[in-house]
Amino acid sequence: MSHTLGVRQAQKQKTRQAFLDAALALLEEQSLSSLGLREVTRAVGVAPTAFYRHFPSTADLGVALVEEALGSLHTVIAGTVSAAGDGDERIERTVELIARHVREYPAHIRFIARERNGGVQKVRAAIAEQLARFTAEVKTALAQHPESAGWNDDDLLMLAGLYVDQMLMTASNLLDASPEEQDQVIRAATRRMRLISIGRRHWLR
Amino acid sequence: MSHTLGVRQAQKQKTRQAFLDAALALLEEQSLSSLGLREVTRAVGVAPTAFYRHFPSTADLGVALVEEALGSLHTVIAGTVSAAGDGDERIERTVELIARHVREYPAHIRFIARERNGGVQKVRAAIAEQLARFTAEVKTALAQHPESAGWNDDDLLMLAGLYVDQMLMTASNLLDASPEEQDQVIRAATRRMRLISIGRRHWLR
DNA sequence: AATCCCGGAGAACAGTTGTTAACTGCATGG
DNA sequence: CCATGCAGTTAACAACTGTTCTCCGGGATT
Repeated sequence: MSHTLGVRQAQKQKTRQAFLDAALALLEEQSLSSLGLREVTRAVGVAPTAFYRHFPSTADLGVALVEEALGSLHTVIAGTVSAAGDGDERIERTVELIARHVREYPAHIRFIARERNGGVQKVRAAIAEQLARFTAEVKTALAQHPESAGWNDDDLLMLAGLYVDQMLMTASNLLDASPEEQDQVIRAATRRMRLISIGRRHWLR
Repeated sequence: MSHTLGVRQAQKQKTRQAFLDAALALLEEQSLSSLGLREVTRAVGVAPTAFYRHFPSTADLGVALVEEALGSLHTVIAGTVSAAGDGDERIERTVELIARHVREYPAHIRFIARERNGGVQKVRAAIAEQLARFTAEVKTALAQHPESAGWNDDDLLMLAGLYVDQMLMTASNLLDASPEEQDQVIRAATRRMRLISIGRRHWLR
């Protein structure tokens, strides 16, 4: 099934990845709408025109980055949310998972948080779509919990969205926090989710 | 107390305001980090060098925009949160206030949401500071409520932050929503805040 | 072995950018 | 009423931008 793709295509994918990496690094201190094509090619060490062999524009580079940053994450979080354990345990595990992910891929998080409301429409749309899929998956995971008995679809979706937004904000806050502040951020995020979880238990009248 | 300031300074403030307005308009479809000095002066209809008479750089223009967008808002929301009425009523009034503000100053909201995680450090810091002050004010307003009896400061601050973030996200969602989607956004936001409010009531063990 | 395909290089294009210096006109304060 | 201060102008600078066209070399295909 998986062809060992030729030297040619392998090299192409390699430089393509180099573009993605270089762009991600440059985007740590600026937004996508100010990222120049030449700037990226310079960082990769390649001629400006080579860029067009891979992306029509920097906006499409951005869309590719969205895939890279969020595409692989789906199963991970959904799995955590649906894992066994009581509420508090699940919350702590989720927050810890977020913290680890931030430590491992800080540039990805920064990029998503920044461009979610950024100036490039195409990228905003791509992020919104991924987060919507994300929310839907969290919703079906939440639906498995016994606490969700009697909940209608709309309310479940609302809760899932609340959780997803909370996760993203926590991740973003961790990025901006100094090492000694991080514990405080984690504790605050945990308390937030705990409060939401309490609200969830008493939602049905 | 209020001097009728001379023709000179009046004209200066007038063009300064023109800079702010033009920049805000341009920032609807791009981020501050890509906003050019010449771009702004062109929009105002003034020579590029005139810019320096008012701001050292576009980043400082951004900081001034933060003041304009968030500076006046303090008393408004705090007043709403501390207003009388039961929980649900207060929530609906708050959401409605947000919706009206978005309708009235959409560009301001867009700017804040975009640059909160944007690529310009100075502006991010300015927004963070304003939102922190904001959160503190909401906290003292929440402290007045009878439901807050027995709450410690940390938890109150946590709740206030949750509310503030929720308000900003709601405002941002309203911006991206088409006219016919807006009611749905408002209802979803209301349910979110209701759930948080329920969690609040059952927070103390 | 001869051919095609295609990722990348090179050069050139018209515009744009931020910043400098030296100027002009006019409201202002003595 | 005159001298000063200062918002805004003009001109010029080197550096940078995205995009086009032409070319090259070597893996892929037959």
